[in-house]
Amino acid sequence: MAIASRDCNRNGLLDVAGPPRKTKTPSSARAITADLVAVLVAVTDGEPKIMTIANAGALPSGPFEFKHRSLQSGLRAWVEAQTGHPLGYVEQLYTFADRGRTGDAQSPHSVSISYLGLTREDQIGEGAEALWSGWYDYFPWEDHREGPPPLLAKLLTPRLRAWAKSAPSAALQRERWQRAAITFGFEDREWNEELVLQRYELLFEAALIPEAVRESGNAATLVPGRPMTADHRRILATGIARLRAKIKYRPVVFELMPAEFTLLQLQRSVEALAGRLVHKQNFRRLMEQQQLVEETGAIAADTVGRPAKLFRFRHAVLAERAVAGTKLPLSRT
Amino acid sequence: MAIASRDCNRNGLLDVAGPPRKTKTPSSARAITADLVAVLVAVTDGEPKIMTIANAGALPSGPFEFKHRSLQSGLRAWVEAQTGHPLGYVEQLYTFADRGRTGDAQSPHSVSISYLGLTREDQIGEGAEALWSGWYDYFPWEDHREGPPPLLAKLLTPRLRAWAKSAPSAALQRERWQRAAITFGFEDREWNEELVLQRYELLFEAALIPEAVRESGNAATLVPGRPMTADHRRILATGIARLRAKIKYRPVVFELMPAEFTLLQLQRSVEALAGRLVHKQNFRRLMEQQQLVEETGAIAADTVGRPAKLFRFRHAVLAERAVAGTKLPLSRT
DNA sequence: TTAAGTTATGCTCAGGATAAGTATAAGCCA
DNA sequence: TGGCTTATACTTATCCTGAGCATAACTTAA
Repeated sequence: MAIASRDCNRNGLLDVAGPPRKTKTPSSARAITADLVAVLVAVTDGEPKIMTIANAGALPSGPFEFKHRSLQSGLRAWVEAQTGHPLGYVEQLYTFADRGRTGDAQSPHSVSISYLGLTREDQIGEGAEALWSGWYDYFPWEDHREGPPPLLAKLLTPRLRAWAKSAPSAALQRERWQRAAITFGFEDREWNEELVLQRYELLFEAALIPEAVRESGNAATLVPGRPMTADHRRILATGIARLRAKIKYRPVVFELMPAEFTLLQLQRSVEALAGRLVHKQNFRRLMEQQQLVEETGAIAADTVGRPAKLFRFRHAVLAERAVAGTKLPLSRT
Repeated sequence: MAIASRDCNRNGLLDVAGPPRKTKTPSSARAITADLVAVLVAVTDGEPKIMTIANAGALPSGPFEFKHRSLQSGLRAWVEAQTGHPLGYVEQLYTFADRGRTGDAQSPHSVSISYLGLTREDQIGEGAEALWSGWYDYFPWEDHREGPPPLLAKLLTPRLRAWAKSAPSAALQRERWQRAAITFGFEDREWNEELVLQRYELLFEAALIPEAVRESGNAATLVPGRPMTADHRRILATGIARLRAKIKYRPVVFELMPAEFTLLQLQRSVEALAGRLVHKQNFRRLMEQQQLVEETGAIAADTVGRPAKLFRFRHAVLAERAVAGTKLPLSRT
């Protein structure tokens, strides 16, 4: 059946010759299992939360069912039943299928399809074991809202430097350190909040993460941050990275907000996600000139300081234009 | 979007209570099959090509194998064997698992994991049925390098208008037309080259695409553009959209270029992908000020007009900095 | 009642990025 | 040599962005 050329031919990862999508599981060896993993995000009081299970040690996940029209609609239905709130925005994250990913060598024939979903924190369904956990519990080094967190300089930097030094050759040592410096913003490089996954993977590679060492690790050399089952923390990192990138060119923050909000609340939500502060006046200017929000006419009650106007998301923008950024010097002729 | 109700809860799409990733195929009903689909892109003489099989009617695809360490490395090995060229850049595209996706109702328990890969067109392995096809054969309306293609005004616009008009209510009619206008840039809106997938899906919904009507369609009302098996054209649209977005913030074009090239060749490649022209002088300024390229010292031979300097990609940039764009009014304090 | 603290909101300003165009250089070929 | 083509340098106007100042509108504690 497999006709691909050369030596990798014997097993043919991709079967060029055969007509596609007609392979009806020729051998049962090809039957695998799939499950879904969800990164469900909410922001409450300026803190980003994710839904967790297993005593905050895992993301909600479960076996794949073909009941629904699509994965997306299935996930949506499930979350709505769980939280009682409509799942505003759903987006596929990544499909993980690397061998040995789970640490469970015997059953590698599994695929995880992960999704990112945005909701609001509210009561979670009755008997559920689920709860909302702050996402910075899992990634303490990602919160730069009050400046670089102390553990960066105190713990991460020296340990990453030690890891770099432990490389066999001088060239490799430099390479490792440069990678660390770029992803973590050492040596007065800029902190790039989008590199969540790269940072996690670097720490993993440097064996500073419990998941990387499992049984064998001596906790003393590890880095703070709550671990998760299997590769769930990596999936979470993927989700955070995606969301941090997305809020910059798509109006998705609003999925995390109540119907009415002040501009400061909106700003705090953005800052919570991005893990860093934004310039207040400029943020407000951006919102207004892009016409993303409109005044409700009401005024926030119960506040310190001057009361703020309440705004709502202008859903119309979604219909009016396709929001997207460009960076090529396109010519308009 | 249809919102499924709560009754789906009975079977728990996601199994919150159970510990994750320990589901060892409780019932064989959960065993599914997976396959890979690859969107392999090359640019030759300023034309974007994709690798196809089945007489240009399908993307390379095949059953999933767990032989390799990861999906990615498996794909890479396969492509290198096929083309004789290293696969420069690989990125996961999307996992399709919607029911009824293939039109084959009997075996819906299949998942397709798709990848985007960038190479260069060269000899394809001997016995292979694979060949490179221009991607605008499949999406003629996407090529705006010589202005909006005539078929847009001549065919697409009237048929989409008819489709809009055929909606039951006036509100729906307006909504449909507005969607069409945004995605296709009607009524002096800007053409947004990134909306490849949205445009395809709109045409699909309007039943202007052969894949949407299958057996039942009368070709007269369809729209030009070569169809593909199953949902391969949708996957291709996903790939094109992703690539068009990516070239704007990541230096991936270089994966499609030979080792040495002139700035005009580079520009032509970008234009081929984006489907529109860029401003020559500004493009060149961008390349230089970002230090993405460096002169080789050599000069292009065999040219009309003044000979151009040859450049090469400065691979060092990848190590020096993490290229990424930001659009939030971040405060630097 | 007043001063101090807090948040909201309007406005300015400088520097940089962007889009576009002008001008000149350097090759080819008839 | 003149005309065609492409390469490359420079200029200009405009817009965007980051940053800061100033003032308004409240609350709270002295």
